[in-house]
Amino acid sequence: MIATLGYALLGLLAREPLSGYDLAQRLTGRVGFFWQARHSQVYPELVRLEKAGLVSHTVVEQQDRPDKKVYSVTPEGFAAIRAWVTAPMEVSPRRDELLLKAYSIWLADPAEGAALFREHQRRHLDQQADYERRVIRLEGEHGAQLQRPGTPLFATYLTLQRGIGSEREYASWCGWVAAQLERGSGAGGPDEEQAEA
Amino acid sequence: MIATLGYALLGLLAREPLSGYDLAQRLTGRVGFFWQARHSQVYPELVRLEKAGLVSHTVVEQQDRPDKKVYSVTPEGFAAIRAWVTAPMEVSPRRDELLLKAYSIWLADPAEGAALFREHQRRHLDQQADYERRVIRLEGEHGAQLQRPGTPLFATYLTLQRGIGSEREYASWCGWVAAQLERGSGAGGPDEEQAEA
DNA sequence: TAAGTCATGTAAAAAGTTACATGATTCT
DNA sequence: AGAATCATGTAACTTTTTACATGACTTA
Repeated sequence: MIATLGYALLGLLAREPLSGYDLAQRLTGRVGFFWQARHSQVYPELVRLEKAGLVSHTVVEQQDRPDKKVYSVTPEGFAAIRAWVTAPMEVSPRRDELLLKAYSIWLADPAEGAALFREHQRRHLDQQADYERRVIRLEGEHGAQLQRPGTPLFATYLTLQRGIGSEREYASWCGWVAAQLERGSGAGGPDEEQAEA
Repeated sequence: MIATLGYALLGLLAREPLSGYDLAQRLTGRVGFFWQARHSQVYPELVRLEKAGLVSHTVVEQQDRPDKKVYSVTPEGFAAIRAWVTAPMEVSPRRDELLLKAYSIWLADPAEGAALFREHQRRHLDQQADYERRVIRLEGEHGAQLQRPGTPLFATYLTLQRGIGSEREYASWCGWVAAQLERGSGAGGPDEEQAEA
């Protein structure tokens, strides 16, 4: 049985052949928004995938830097990821420590709590802005291609839009929580305008 | 060092004394939205917390059903969770398999992809409706108390609002993705109204 | 010369899931 | 009679994180 991490690697390799090092970089950067892995997880997983015949590698010799193993997806690998992509699945569970803290925020000093949530609001706004810049760049460089479902850029575009949306929502909630803690009262959910009590 | 699961248990026990069984139920239900655990994780963690002096238990004998150990938070436990709640922390990483699938959706048949996202849109709308019902019930049963930061209900209210917001956003994105895949073209992000091409 | 990047691995520990194990009572 | 609930644990396994390990080349 092939684990989710395996499909993450196949998904990256289906776009372009990469080394384990490259894969680990992406899984701690770009696609790290929805799936992460360290190199210590990537290298053994590549061995498993290769044993299963889903990827294969060639050694690329380099003069100025260490040689590397560049992995590609085999026809069987493509079949495997295609089957996985549309297969029914359960909603992924969330593990969000800030929400866990929110659940116990009643125990803390409201001002200190507000500071924590203001800080996280800022971070999510920054992240949102970052995704927005990436979308604008993508739209500038490849315009129409982003609407074509058969291209990798279309898929990248989808995930970036989700990034923007979820960071916006998260930041908005953080701001609302902070406001509640700061004034100690107020009405309405995080999406409504907050009227002074 | 005390793990996040430990604070999850302390957060639940700070509201009311509970058995391991009760804690496991909450961590696969109510608070399962942001943190989950099975009973096999809960029981050993309670032992660790008790050894650390953060919780203590009394055996409650019952006639009609098995005896149980009811745990409560000690003064040291309250100090620990209070310190944790407002302590600076990193943004929790997400592991979302549907987003991972979205990243590789370009490999699949658009119609099959659309079906998957319609299905998940439905699930998130259902979940949103469920949270909304809970908020309405909460507002009905305890009105003004929900605005008082020192009460557990205030904290519950915060997390439910986040539940509503994030499910709404998730459902909206799923619908937008499905629409993109269904018509194979279109413009604008998930929040704009989609004009027919 | 020291720190950072490129590159690939292994080992140990922690966190989490699934399965095993038991037993009384209550509901269908 | 069989399934579900209450109740507590352990064992095995999988997944993920942190640390150990090495070495060449490049940049500050």
